[in-house]
Amino acid sequence: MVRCDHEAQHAIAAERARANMPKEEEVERVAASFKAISEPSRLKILFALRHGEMCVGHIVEAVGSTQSAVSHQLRILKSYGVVSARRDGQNIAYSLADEHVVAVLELACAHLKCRL
Amino acid sequence: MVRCDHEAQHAIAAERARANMPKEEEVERVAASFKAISEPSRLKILFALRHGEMCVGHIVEAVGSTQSAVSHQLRILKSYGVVSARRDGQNIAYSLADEHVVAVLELACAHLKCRL
DNA sequence: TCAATATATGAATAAGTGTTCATATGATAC
DNA sequence: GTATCATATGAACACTTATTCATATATTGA
Repeated sequence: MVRCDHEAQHAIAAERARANMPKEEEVERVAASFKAISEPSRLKILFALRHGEMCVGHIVEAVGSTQSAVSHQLRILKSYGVVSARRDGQNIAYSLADEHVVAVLELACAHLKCRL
Repeated sequence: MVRCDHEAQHAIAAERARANMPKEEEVERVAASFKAISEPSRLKILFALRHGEMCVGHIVEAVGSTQSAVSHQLRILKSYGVVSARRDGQNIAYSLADEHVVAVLELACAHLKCRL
């Protein structure tokens, strides 16, 4: 039992919040999606892919990291469904999985008042 | 110099990506914002606050964690500007900082096809 | 088949971070 | 001022994770 000066209003909100809290499993799924794009190294890759499909070598050039590091991060991004890959001869071309990813990025930048 | 079967298209994208890559500092700022909401414990707090302002005790009830853990996470959320706090007598009432936060959450859930 | 190129991956190390426990701060009521 | 309640915070520990290095896999061309 919690007592606070706004017990009346807060208690209602708290009760509703508890009743509508998504399952642990679902919370973790959403959190994982954000985690996928919460690392500077991964975010740079996503920023790069906004300009179009690219193979790994070009991504490495665009973000200025190493081949190994980029490859590791691409695997993570792919496993979270944020990017998709297709083989193209000797190369593998990566692109953003869908428009939701772009929308989230742009919304975040709007919030932070930084231009993309 | 990278060679790939779509050199023509990819090289243009890569060049544009490199030219438009936000500063390291800016990338880190965006990444930090996502990191703020990429932890299940913090995400639950945000889900709870969607139902209205609440003081810490009520948040603890809503998310089912400990007072200390919630307080630590609230500090992080606040430092990233995701929630705002106001003292209210003996309590401190927290609420979502702005509508961008809500929008990002809803967009992510749309992407994941989970209802909020 | 062999060499060369592109990409992936396993292991190891280093850095970051969430929770817990104990304690401190700050506000209210007496 | 003192006791009590709400919240914050520091330290320690466990856990996760990003990068590096070395190496493996897979595709292409000769």
